[in-house]
Amino acid sequence: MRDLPTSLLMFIASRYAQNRIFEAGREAGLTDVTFAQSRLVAGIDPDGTRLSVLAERAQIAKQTATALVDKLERAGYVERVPDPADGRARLVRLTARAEAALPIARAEETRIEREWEAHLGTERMGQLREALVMLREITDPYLER
Amino acid sequence: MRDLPTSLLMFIASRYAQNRIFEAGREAGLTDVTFAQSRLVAGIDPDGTRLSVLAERAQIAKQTATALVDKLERAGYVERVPDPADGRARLVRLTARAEAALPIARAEETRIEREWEAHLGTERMGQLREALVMLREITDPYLER
DNA sequence: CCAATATAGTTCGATCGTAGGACTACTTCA
DNA sequence: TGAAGTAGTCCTACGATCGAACTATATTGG
Repeated sequence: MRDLPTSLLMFIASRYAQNRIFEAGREAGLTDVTFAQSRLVAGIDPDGTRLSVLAERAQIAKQTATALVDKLERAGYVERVPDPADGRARLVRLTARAEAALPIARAEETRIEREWEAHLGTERMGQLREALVMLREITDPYLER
Repeated sequence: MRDLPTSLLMFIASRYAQNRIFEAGREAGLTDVTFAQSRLVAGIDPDGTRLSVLAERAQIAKQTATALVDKLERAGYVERVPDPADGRARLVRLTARAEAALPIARAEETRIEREWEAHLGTERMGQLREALVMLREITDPYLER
């Protein structure tokens, strides 16, 4: 077995988790939400978030975010409301339907973390998280989140 | 700052590395290779690899792999040769042009690893790698690689 | 040996994700 | 108030993705 780059090892594990979460959603009936869409949804704050902020958080262009929100809106997961603070802007907000779906993803996330901790042991899992949090300081372009 | 899921922390760091490597390639003149294509290329063995194996390694459908190889072939990075062991199959092989480009990616990879180690310290970097390698045991569907 | 079945790869067609450029509406600031 | 900046959208184009159907070759049971 070759010595894989650290970043590739991270990619393997994170893709695994993404697939699991995605699959859990689908089994719960969320057949019409794609991965890119769910990544955008993950960036929506409780009180709604501007489209340009969502684009920034997901690291995609505004036009892409517009397209994704269009589809999410048509499927009934988000709505666009005027931003009272700025007439040009609109806030993207989760609908009740989306709020109902979120716990599914969170539960699967928790399940995965527990499995990982069981495999690594509490100490190693803690070290893993510590290192990843530190790494974020030099790899995340949007730390303000 | 919220407590992000471990898998998301991994995603952030691995995406950063991917972007860096991709950018390094582009600065070195590899303007015509996309990210999906390079992920496919990464799965090619020195003696050539069957398309279906590449698809499996990259976790994409055969049709997708066909399309990617088509583009890579047109750009002169890979070639298809008959598989002497099976008349139905063909081996996808790197061309000299691709072989010449590989060191660029590897060098950037090495640079990133060094930066991470400098930020985390040798011990924590070692712990990070150890945990990730262990995690691979339960998250990588293609460990035989 | 051959017919049935399986496998490797391709083609077709559809959909999603992505972004550059140009545009409209609104805001900010000198 | 007018010029410059910003939020979001529309148009257009292309890459990635895959289900379904197809061709060519291989394998296998009788």
